[in-house]
Amino acid sequence: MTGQVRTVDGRVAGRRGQATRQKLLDCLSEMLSSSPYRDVKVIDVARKAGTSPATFYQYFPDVEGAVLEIADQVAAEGAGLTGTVEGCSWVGKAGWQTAQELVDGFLEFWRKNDAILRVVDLGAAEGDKRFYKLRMKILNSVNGSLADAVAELQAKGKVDKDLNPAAIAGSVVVMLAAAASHQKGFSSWGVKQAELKPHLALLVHLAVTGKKPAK
Amino acid sequence: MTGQVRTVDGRVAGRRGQATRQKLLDCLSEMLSSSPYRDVKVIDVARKAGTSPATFYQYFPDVEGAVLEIADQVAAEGAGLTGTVEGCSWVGKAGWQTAQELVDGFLEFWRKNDAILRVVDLGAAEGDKRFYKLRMKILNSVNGSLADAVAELQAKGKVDKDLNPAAIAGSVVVMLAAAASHQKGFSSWGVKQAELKPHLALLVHLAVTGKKPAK
DNA sequence: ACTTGTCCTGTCATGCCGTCAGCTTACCGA
DNA sequence: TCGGTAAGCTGACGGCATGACAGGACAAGT
Repeated sequence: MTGQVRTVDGRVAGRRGQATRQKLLDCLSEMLSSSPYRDVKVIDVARKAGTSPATFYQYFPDVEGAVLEIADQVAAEGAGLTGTVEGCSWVGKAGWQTAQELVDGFLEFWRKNDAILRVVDLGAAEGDKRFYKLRMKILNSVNGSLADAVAELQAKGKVDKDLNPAAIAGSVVVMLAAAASHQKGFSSWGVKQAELKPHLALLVHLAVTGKKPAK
Repeated sequence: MTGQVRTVDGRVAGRRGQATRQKLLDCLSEMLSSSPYRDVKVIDVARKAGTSPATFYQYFPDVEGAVLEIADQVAAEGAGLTGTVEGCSWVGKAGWQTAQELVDGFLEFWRKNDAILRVVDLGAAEGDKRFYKLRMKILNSVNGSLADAVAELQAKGKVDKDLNPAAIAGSVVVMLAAAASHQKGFSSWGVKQAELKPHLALLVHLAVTGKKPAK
């Protein structure tokens, strides 16, 4: 499926090589969590991995290239987020439950991968197509499921027909992503972490169904 | 109020100096729009401004310091966003109008300053307090006004009392900011620019009042 | 032991960073 | 008019990251 892992100069990487490569990715990942993206240097990553800069360049064209690799792994994991909403009901108490689970899953996923996700966000905002596609890949699953939910409610006549399900779903997804990456920001508005979740769930429910949830 | 503009080594900047300084800021601003933040080099900014790197370091400690300066100017401008919601009505047709104007103003402001704002976003997400405060400064005005609006509706008994106005307002503001900086992203969900605005306004109205707008 | 292909590193040219001393320019009072 | 003083700018330099290469170390099969 993913083809063989190759070095920059075209060799196929063996067992040992792949281990080194992965170690570099792990160290880069740690680095991104602990220092600003702008200040992450190849030499630091290599040192942390107990190897030399030259080795790094054997597996990745540059820092950005390695970041894309990590993001790819995260994106694959993120596709699993669909599970939290796919096929779930949005009516009655079940709807409130669904909204809560979505918020929970999303925030948890974002918290776990915040360092790499904010770099992806930046790259996408800067117009880099590779990051942009990756961001889509991560958000698409949830977005698609949400849009389906809205469309279904429309079919049942429970939601205004002239709304665009994708626009609603996209706005919701974007809100969740932003809220997740700026969770700290809320605390300075006097909003505690635990308090934020139900409010987000409420807004998600409102957006999808147009109605307040039945708790 | 702002005190005198000073160089890094403590001299007060005169007319000519301030002009150079501003030119460097302008060039940096342009640079941020045209190339990735990570790749913006002091030498490029200096060259673009027709001066030498040493001059840059006379006015700013580093690229980040200059970025903070630009962001400060943008933040001052952003404080004016309050005007689009402050004291506006959220009931009946006027409410729908208010929501639309808020979305319009916000998106326009973000579009105009997207380059610097995404850097501020990154810095804040990375936990840098200076960027974080700046981001607050920009969002606080709108956030405060929105929170006031929610609190007022609560007092009138039109909105659930046990909701935290700041949490609602914060979520809305964060959604708008994210939607604004990823406007392109929506087009690949099949959502056109013009289509996005009313949907965002709808969500804003839903969040603040808990009800669908009367159009 | 020998061969083969993978894997890593020492080294080097290049270019940016950040600082300093020192030069030029503008302002001001005598 | 003429220094004196402070502002404004730059050339040059040591230091460090980048990115490329060739060659040495290592594991596996014969």
